[in-house]
Amino acid sequence: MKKDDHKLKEYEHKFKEHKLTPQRKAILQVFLENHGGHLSAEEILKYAQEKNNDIGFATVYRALDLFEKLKIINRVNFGDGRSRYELVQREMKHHHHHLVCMNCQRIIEVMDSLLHELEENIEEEHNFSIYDHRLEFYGYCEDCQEGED
Amino acid sequence: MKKDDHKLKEYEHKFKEHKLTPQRKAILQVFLENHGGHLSAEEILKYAQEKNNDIGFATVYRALDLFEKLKIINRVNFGDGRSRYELVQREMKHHHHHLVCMNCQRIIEVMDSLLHELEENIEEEHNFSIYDHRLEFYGYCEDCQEGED
DNA sequence: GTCGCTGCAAAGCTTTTGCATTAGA
DNA sequence: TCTAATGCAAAAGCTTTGCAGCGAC
Repeated sequence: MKKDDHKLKEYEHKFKEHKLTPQRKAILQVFLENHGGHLSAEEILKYAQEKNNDIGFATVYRALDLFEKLKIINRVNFGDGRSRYELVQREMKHHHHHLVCMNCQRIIEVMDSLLHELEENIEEEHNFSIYDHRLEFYGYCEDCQEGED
Repeated sequence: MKKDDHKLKEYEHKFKEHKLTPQRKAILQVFLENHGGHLSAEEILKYAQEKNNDIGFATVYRALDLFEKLKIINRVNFGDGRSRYELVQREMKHHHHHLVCMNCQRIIEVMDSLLHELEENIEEEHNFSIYDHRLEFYGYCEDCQEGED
Protein backbone atom coordinates (compact mmCIF):
# COMPACT_ATOMS: atom_id res chain seq x y z
CA MET A 1 0.00 0.00 0.00
CA LYS A 2 1.16 3.46 -0.85
CA LYS A 3 0.44 4.70 2.65
CA ASP A 4 2.78 2.19 4.23
CA ASP A 5 5.48 2.84 1.65
CA HIS A 6 5.39 6.41 2.77
CA LYS A 7 5.64 5.42 6.40
CA LEU A 8 8.51 3.11 5.53
CA LYS A 9 10.58 6.05 4.33
CA GLU A 10 10.53 7.50 7.81
CA TYR A 11 12.56 4.52 8.98
CA GLU A 12 15.12 4.33 6.20
CA HIS A 13 17.52 6.73 7.87
CA LYS A 14 17.87 4.33 10.77
CA PHE A 15 19.50 1.80 8.46
CA LYS A 16 22.66 3.70 7.72
CA GLU A 17 25.01 1.03 8.94
CA HIS A 18 22.66 -1.82 8.21
CA LYS A 19 21.00 -2.88 5.02
CA LEU A 20 17.29 -2.48 4.56
CA THR A 21 16.94 -5.80 2.74
CA PRO A 22 13.68 -7.05 1.23
CA GLN A 23 13.22 -9.33 4.23
CA ARG A 24 13.73 -6.55 6.73
CA LYS A 25 11.48 -4.31 4.70
CA ALA A 26 8.74 -6.93 4.76
CA ILE A 27 9.04 -7.31 8.53
CA LEU A 28 8.97 -3.57 9.04
CA GLN A 29 5.87 -3.32 6.88
CA VAL A 30 4.16 -5.90 9.04
CA PHE A 31 4.61 -3.56 11.98
CA LEU A 32 3.44 -0.56 10.00
CA GLU A 33 0.27 -2.37 9.04
CA ASN A 34 -0.26 -3.05 12.73
CA HIS A 35 -2.04 -6.36 12.68
CA GLY A 36 -3.59 -5.85 16.07
CA GLY A 37 -0.22 -4.85 17.55
CA HIS A 38 1.83 -6.89 20.03
CA LEU A 39 2.86 -9.52 17.52
CA SER A 40 4.74 -12.68 18.36
CA ALA A 41 7.67 -13.80 16.24
CA GLU A 42 5.47 -16.50 14.76
CA GLU A 43 2.82 -14.00 13.69
CA ILE A 44 5.44 -11.68 12.30
CA LEU A 45 6.87 -14.51 10.21
CA LYS A 46 3.44 -15.42 8.94
CA TYR A 47 2.57 -11.90 7.80
CA ALA A 48 6.04 -11.25 6.42
CA GLN A 49 5.89 -14.43 4.36
CA GLU A 50 2.72 -13.19 2.74
CA LYS A 51 4.81 -10.37 1.33
CA ASN A 52 8.01 -12.26 0.71
CA ASN A 53 7.96 -16.00 0.78
CA ASP A 54 11.72 -16.18 1.00
CA ILE A 55 12.04 -15.60 4.70
CA GLY A 56 12.62 -17.80 7.73
CA PHE A 57 12.50 -17.73 11.49
CA ALA A 58 16.17 -16.94 11.94
CA THR A 59 15.83 -13.85 9.83
CA VAL A 60 12.81 -12.71 11.77
CA TYR A 61 14.56 -13.07 15.10
CA ARG A 62 17.70 -11.42 13.81
CA ALA A 63 15.67 -8.55 12.39
CA LEU A 64 13.77 -8.15 15.63
CA ASP A 65 17.04 -7.93 17.56
CA LEU A 66 18.26 -5.31 15.13
CA PHE A 67 15.04 -3.31 15.17
CA GLU A 68 15.09 -3.32 18.93
CA LYS A 69 18.64 -2.03 18.92
CA LEU A 70 17.65 0.67 16.45
CA LYS A 71 14.75 1.58 18.75
CA ILE A 72 12.22 0.86 16.04
CA ILE A 73 10.36 -1.70 18.10
CA ASN A 74 9.97 -2.70 21.73
CA ARG A 75 9.93 -6.20 23.07
CA VAL A 76 7.13 -6.76 25.55
CA ASN A 77 6.25 -9.74 27.65
CA PHE A 78 2.76 -10.62 28.79
CA GLY A 79 3.81 -13.76 30.62
CA ASP A 80 2.50 -16.19 28.03
CA GLY A 81 5.90 -17.71 27.38
CA ARG A 82 6.80 -15.83 24.24
CA SER A 83 8.04 -12.35 23.50
CA ARG A 84 5.86 -9.92 21.66
CA TYR A 85 6.93 -6.88 19.73
CA GLU A 86 5.40 -3.48 19.10
CA LEU A 87 6.38 -0.43 17.11
CA VAL A 88 7.89 2.36 19.18
CA GLN A 89 5.49 5.21 18.76
CA ARG A 90 7.06 8.50 19.53
CA GLU A 91 3.98 10.17 20.87
CA MET A 92 3.30 7.19 23.11
CA LYS A 93 6.82 6.98 24.43
CA HIS A 94 6.91 6.57 28.17
CA HIS A 95 3.19 7.07 28.33
CA HIS A 96 1.46 3.93 27.30
CA HIS A 97 0.50 0.86 29.22
CA HIS A 98 -1.35 -2.35 28.56
CA LEU A 99 -4.58 -3.76 29.86
CA VAL A 100 -4.46 -7.52 29.49
CA CYS A 101 -7.83 -9.28 29.67
CA MET A 102 -7.43 -12.46 31.65
CA ASN A 103 -10.38 -14.03 29.89
CA CYS A 104 -10.20 -13.19 26.17
CA GLN A 105 -6.49 -12.23 26.15
CA ARG A 106 -7.35 -8.99 24.42
CA ILE A 107 -4.79 -6.25 24.92
CA ILE A 108 -5.93 -2.67 25.24
CA GLU A 109 -3.54 0.26 25.15
CA VAL A 110 -3.85 3.10 27.61
CA MET A 111 -2.27 6.51 27.46
CA ASP A 112 -1.05 8.00 30.66
CA SER A 113 1.03 10.77 32.01
CA LEU A 114 0.19 10.21 35.66
CA LEU A 115 3.03 7.77 36.04
CA HIS A 116 5.47 10.58 35.55
CA GLU A 117 4.87 11.79 39.06
CA LEU A 118 5.59 8.36 40.44
CA GLU A 119 8.81 8.16 38.44
CA GLU A 120 9.99 11.42 39.92
CA ASN A 121 9.30 10.18 43.43
CA ILE A 122 11.27 7.05 42.77
CA GLU A 123 14.23 8.78 41.18
CA GLU A 124 14.50 10.95 44.25
CA GLU A 125 13.82 8.43 46.99
CA HIS A 126 15.87 5.59 45.57
CA ASN A 127 18.46 7.50 43.61
CA PHE A 128 17.57 5.29 40.67
CA SER A 129 17.83 6.80 37.23
CA ILE A 130 14.81 5.62 35.26
CA TYR A 131 15.20 4.90 31.59
CA ASP A 132 12.02 3.06 30.76
CA HIS A 133 9.18 1.16 32.34
CA ARG A 134 6.72 -1.60 31.71
CA LEU A 135 3.26 -1.46 33.15
CA GLU A 136 0.54 -3.99 32.57
CA PHE A 137 -2.80 -4.28 34.27
CA TYR A 138 -4.41 -7.68 34.41
CA GLY A 139 -8.16 -7.95 34.74
CA TYR A 140 -11.36 -8.29 32.78
CA CYS A 141 -12.37 -6.17 29.84
CA GLU A 142 -15.80 -4.74 29.22
CA ASP A 143 -17.04 -7.84 27.42
CA CYS A 144 -15.67 -10.35 29.89
CA GLN A 145 -16.72 -8.91 33.23
CA GLU A 146 -19.76 -11.18 33.58
CA GLY A 147 -17.76 -14.37 33.19
CA GLU A 148 -15.34 -13.15 35.80
CA ASP A 149 -14.70 -16.05 38.15
CA MET B 1 15.74 -22.88 61.48
CA LYS B 2 13.13 -22.40 64.12
CA LYS B 3 12.10 -19.04 62.80
CA ASP B 4 11.29 -20.38 59.37
CA ASP B 5 9.49 -23.37 60.83
CA HIS B 6 7.23 -20.93 62.53
CA LYS B 7 6.65 -19.01 59.34
CA LEU B 8 5.93 -22.29 57.60
CA LYS B 9 2.98 -22.93 59.87
CA GLU B 10 1.27 -19.86 58.50
CA TYR B 11 1.05 -21.56 55.14
CA GLU B 12 -0.09 -25.00 56.22
CA HIS B 13 -3.77 -24.13 56.13
CA LYS B 14 -3.48 -23.43 52.40
CA PHE B 15 -2.70 -27.08 51.79
CA LYS B 16 -6.03 -28.53 52.76
CA GLU B 17 -6.67 -30.21 49.46
CA HIS B 18 -3.03 -30.70 48.60
CA LYS B 19 -0.30 -32.44 50.46
CA LEU B 20 2.48 -30.48 52.06
CA THR B 21 5.10 -33.04 51.10
CA PRO B 22 8.75 -32.80 52.14
CA GLN B 23 9.60 -31.53 48.67
CA ARG B 24 6.97 -28.82 48.75
CA LYS B 25 8.02 -27.91 52.25
CA ALA B 26 11.63 -27.53 51.12
CA ILE B 27 10.60 -25.30 48.24
CA LEU B 28 8.41 -23.19 50.47
CA GLN B 29 11.27 -22.80 52.93
CA VAL B 30 13.48 -21.53 50.14
CA PHE B 31 11.03 -18.70 49.63
CA LEU B 32 10.78 -18.02 53.35
CA GLU B 33 14.53 -17.73 53.59
CA ASN B 34 14.34 -15.20 50.77
CA HIS B 35 17.61 -15.76 48.99
CA GLY B 36 17.65 -12.32 47.43
CA GLY B 37 14.05 -12.73 46.24
CA HIS B 38 12.92 -13.15 42.63
CA LEU B 39 14.27 -16.65 42.25
CA SER B 40 14.37 -18.60 39.02
CA ALA B 41 13.28 -22.23 38.90
CA GLU B 42 16.90 -23.26 38.64
CA GLU B 43 17.85 -21.33 41.77
CA ILE B 44 14.87 -22.70 43.63
CA LEU B 45 15.88 -26.24 42.72
CA LYS B 46 19.44 -25.60 43.85
CA TYR B 47 18.44 -24.26 47.26
CA ALA B 48 15.72 -26.86 47.73
CA GLN B 49 18.16 -29.67 47.00
CA GLU B 50 20.38 -28.41 49.78
CA LYS B 51 17.53 -29.27 52.14
CA ASN B 52 16.24 -32.36 50.43
CA ASN B 53 18.36 -34.00 47.81
CA ASP B 54 15.46 -36.07 46.54
CA ILE B 55 13.90 -33.43 44.35
CA GLY B 56 13.89 -32.73 40.63
CA PHE B 57 12.97 -30.04 38.16
CA ALA B 58 9.54 -31.43 37.43
CA THR B 59 8.60 -31.25 41.08
CA VAL B 60 9.82 -27.70 41.33
CA TYR B 61 7.77 -26.59 38.37
CA ARG B 62 4.72 -28.48 39.56
CA ALA B 63 5.08 -26.97 43.03
CA LEU B 64 5.49 -23.49 41.60
CA ASP B 65 2.29 -23.91 39.60
CA LEU B 66 0.50 -25.06 42.72
CA PHE B 67 1.89 -22.30 44.90
CA GLU B 68 0.85 -19.75 42.34
CA LYS B 69 -2.66 -21.17 42.30
CA LEU B 70 -2.76 -21.06 46.10
CA LYS B 71 -1.61 -17.44 45.93
CA ILE B 72 1.50 -18.21 47.94
CA ILE B 73 3.85 -16.92 45.27
CA ASN B 74 3.74 -14.67 42.22
CA ARG B 75 5.39 -15.34 38.92
CA VAL B 76 7.24 -12.31 37.56
CA ASN B 77 9.06 -11.77 34.34
CA PHE B 78 11.96 -9.40 33.86
CA GLY B 79 12.43 -10.20 30.20
CA ASP B 80 15.52 -12.35 30.65
CA GLY B 81 13.91 -15.41 29.16
CA ARG B 82 12.98 -17.21 32.35
CA SER B 83 10.23 -16.80 34.91
CA ARG B 84 11.04 -15.69 38.38
CA TYR B 85 9.02 -16.24 41.51
CA GLU B 86 8.46 -14.23 44.67
CA LEU B 87 6.52 -14.76 47.85
CA VAL B 88 3.20 -12.92 48.00
CA GLN B 89 3.58 -10.56 50.89
CA ARG B 90 0.29 -9.46 52.26
CA GLU B 91 1.32 -5.99 53.24
CA MET B 92 2.90 -5.44 49.85
CA LYS B 93 -0.07 -6.69 47.88
CA HIS B 94 -0.95 -4.44 44.98
CA HIS B 95 1.57 -1.92 46.13
CA HIS B 96 5.00 -3.02 45.16
CA HIS B 97 7.00 -2.58 42.02
CA HIS B 98 10.45 -3.42 40.77
CA LEU B 99 13.41 -1.32 39.78
CA VAL B 100 15.57 -3.34 37.43
CA CYS B 101 19.12 -2.07 37.03
CA MET B 102 20.10 -2.38 33.39
CA ASN B 103 23.76 -2.61 34.31
CA CYS B 104 24.16 -4.87 37.35
CA GLN B 105 20.74 -6.58 37.04
CA ARG B 106 20.04 -5.81 40.65
CA ILE B 107 16.35 -5.69 41.52
CA ILE B 108 15.09 -3.19 44.04
CA GLU B 109 11.59 -3.30 45.48
CA VAL B 110 9.51 -0.17 45.82
CA MET B 111 6.37 0.36 47.83
CA ASP B 112 3.69 2.50 46.34
CA SER B 113 0.13 3.49 46.73
CA LEU B 114 0.14 6.20 44.10
CA LEU B 115 -0.76 3.73 41.40
CA HIS B 116 -4.13 3.27 42.99
CA GLU B 117 -5.32 6.55 41.61
CA LEU B 118 -4.28 5.53 38.13
CA GLU B 119 -6.11 2.23 38.49
CA GLU B 120 -9.29 4.02 39.39
CA ASN B 121 -8.99 6.26 36.35
CA ILE B 122 -8.54 3.27 34.12
CA GLU B 123 -11.39 1.27 35.58
CA GLU B 124 -13.67 4.18 34.90
CA GLU B 125 -12.43 5.32 31.51
CA HIS B 126 -12.00 1.89 29.97
CA ASN B 127 -14.59 -0.07 31.91
CA PHE B 128 -11.82 -2.57 32.63
CA SER B 129 -11.97 -4.37 35.93
CA ILE B 130 -8.43 -4.53 37.27
CA TYR B 131 -7.35 -7.58 39.18
CA ASP B 132 -3.61 -7.15 39.34
CA HIS B 133 -0.74 -5.29 37.75
CA ARG B 134 2.92 -5.58 36.96
CA LEU B 135 5.13 -2.54 37.02
CA GLU B 136 8.83 -2.53 36.40
CA PHE B 137 11.12 0.43 35.96
CA TYR B 138 14.28 -0.09 33.97
CA GLY B 139 17.24 2.18 34.58
CA TYR B 140 20.44 2.52 36.52
CA CYS B 141 20.82 2.08 40.25
CA GLU B 142 22.82 4.26 42.56
CA ASP B 143 26.05 2.35 42.00
CA CYS B 144 25.74 2.10 38.25
CA GLN B 145 24.84 5.62 37.24
CA GLU B 146 28.38 6.57 36.27
CA GLY B 147 28.79 3.68 33.88
CA GLU B 148 25.51 4.63 32.25
CA ASP B 149 26.05 4.53 28.48
C1' DG C 1 36.04 -9.60 -4.00
C1' DT C 2 34.37 -8.36 0.35
C1' DC C 3 31.33 -8.38 3.92
C1' DG C 4 26.82 -8.36 5.55
C1' DC C 5 22.57 -10.96 5.25
C1' DT C 6 20.04 -15.16 4.53
C1' DG C 7 17.92 -19.99 4.95
C1' DC C 8 18.24 -24.25 6.81
C1' DA C 9 18.99 -27.25 10.28
C1' DA C 10 20.89 -28.18 14.55
C1' DA C 11 21.40 -26.90 19.11
C1' DG C 12 20.18 -24.44 23.45
C1' DC C 13 17.12 -23.13 27.12
C1' DT C 14 13.29 -23.16 29.88
C1' DT C 15 9.20 -25.55 30.85
C1' DT C 16 5.80 -29.39 30.38
C1' DT C 17 4.34 -34.11 30.08
C1' DG C 18 4.10 -39.44 30.22
C1' DC C 19 4.72 -43.15 32.95
C1' DA C 20 6.04 -46.28 36.32
C1' DT C 21 6.91 -45.89 41.22
C1' DT C 22 6.46 -44.11 45.85
C1' DA C 23 4.42 -42.44 49.85
C1' DG C 24 0.96 -39.74 52.55
C1' DA C 25 -3.69 -39.81 54.91
C1' DT D 1 -5.73 -48.95 50.32
C1' DC D 2 -6.24 -45.33 47.27
C1' DT D 3 -4.92 -41.46 45.12
C1' DA D 4 -1.92 -37.68 44.85
C1' DA D 5 2.82 -36.61 44.26
C1' DT D 6 7.36 -37.74 42.59
C1' DG D 7 11.64 -38.65 39.58
C1' DC D 8 13.35 -39.52 35.40
C1' DA D 9 13.65 -38.88 30.77
C1' DA D 10 11.55 -37.50 26.76
C1' DA D 11 9.22 -33.97 24.46
C1' DA D 12 7.67 -29.49 23.57
C1' DG D 13 7.88 -24.80 22.89
C1' DC D 14 10.58 -20.47 21.81
C1' DT D 15 14.94 -18.59 20.52
C1' DT D 16 19.82 -18.67 19.09
C1' DT D 17 23.72 -20.25 16.48
C1' DG D 18 26.81 -22.50 12.83
C1' DC D 19 27.63 -22.68 8.29
C1' DA D 20 27.61 -22.48 3.50
C1' DG D 21 25.63 -19.79 -0.07
C1' DC D 22 23.88 -15.41 -1.88
C1' DG D 23 23.80 -10.60 -3.01
C1' DA D 24 24.72 -5.65 -2.81
C1' DC D 25 28.28 -2.41 -3.47
